[in-house]
Amino acid sequence: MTYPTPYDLLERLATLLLAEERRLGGEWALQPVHLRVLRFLGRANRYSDTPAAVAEYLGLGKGTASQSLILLQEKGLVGAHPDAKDGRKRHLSLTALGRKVARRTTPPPLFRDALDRLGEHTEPLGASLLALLKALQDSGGSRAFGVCETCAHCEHSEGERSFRCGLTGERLKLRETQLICREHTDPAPG
Amino acid sequence: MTYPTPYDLLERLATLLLAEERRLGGEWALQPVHLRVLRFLGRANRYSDTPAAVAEYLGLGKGTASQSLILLQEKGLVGAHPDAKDGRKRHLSLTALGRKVARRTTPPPLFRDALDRLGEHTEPLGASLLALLKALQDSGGSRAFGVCETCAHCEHSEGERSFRCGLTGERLKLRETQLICREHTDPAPG
DNA sequence: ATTTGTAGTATCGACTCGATACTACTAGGC
DNA sequence: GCCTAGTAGTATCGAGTCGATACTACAAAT
Repeated sequence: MTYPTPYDLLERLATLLLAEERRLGGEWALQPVHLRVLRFLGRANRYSDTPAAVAEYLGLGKGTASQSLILLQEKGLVGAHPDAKDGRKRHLSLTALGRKVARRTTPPPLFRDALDRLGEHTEPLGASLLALLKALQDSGGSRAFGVCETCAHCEHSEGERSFRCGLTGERLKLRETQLICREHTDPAPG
Repeated sequence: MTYPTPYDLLERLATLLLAEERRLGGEWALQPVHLRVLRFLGRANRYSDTPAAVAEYLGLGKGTASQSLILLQEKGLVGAHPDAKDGRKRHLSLTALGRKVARRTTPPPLFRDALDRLGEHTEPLGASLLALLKALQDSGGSRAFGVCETCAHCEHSEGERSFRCGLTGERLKLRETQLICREHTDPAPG
């Protein structure tokens, strides 16, 4: 076995990312988890922009997620409005300020620089990380939270300009198919 | 640009790792940061087994690190003894219980499984992560916290069985050269 | 000897987080 | 329709992180 192992490296990078998020978030008095919430909400589709989806994405209890979301709403970074059909649900969205903060904090400059300077390592890095993420999902862990476009339920209708989700039966705009969905299902291989 | 980007993947993996650490640590009423402290102390050499080094490694203030270390000592996972020469310093070590917890929690089973199942992706994953880590260090961020063995200051003495640190002038046992050092410096290329 | 710097602890306030309990609403029988 | 589960979300409490600040103890340099 070579030192350091891939797990060593992953853990170290996760620690450095967390430290960087803490440092960066401090400028707006935000915690690392707040930045991850903002980043998620900026890319979540209409089935995934709810407190429950935030909790699931971050691996937190719904109570914890609710509390952080209330704080983000009080700070004017996140807005909420009720669902038209289901009175229990609330849809969350980034305010203009929330989008600004999200844009300025992710990727953290340190990571952006390093990734830019990676050159020919960039492509294998993406490929190996994707393979690892898929392996983690296969290991029975979490949902995929993939982009709608790549989902088994995503149907590209005849008209070329229209998409449809086979799970909900609803129509989707092109832009929506590039957002994260909590119901994402990997297509069967082949 | 392909979706997801390497940064997206890295952030997602960091989130999943944190969630897994939280789940796993909960069995011993430990926080994610506690597991990372234990893991670090189990691999830190004599120059790096102090509260200050823990703080630096995790990107925390020394006060914060001190507090978590006190808790770990109260739980009997970490022991401490004063430095022989410098009355200010305290050296930390894992107790038998601490080693047991560290061994059972890292890598988290989910990640261990996924990494095992990675097959031919394992080698490029390690290589790309290492390249990214080095790029981050070059970007002016953190110390390397590399293994002593690979440090520019590490001198392999004539006797074949003896090592010496060029920075402190002290002798090191073979086993010690495989531990993490906060003073680690990458050798000049070439 | 005095100053300056380093190692570590103590304390406070804001916040996370899990656990629990609660309200409000939906959906599935019947 | 009506009751029963089940789901979405909030409220509250206690343990703990975390930064900031202030403090003690010791070391090193002048």
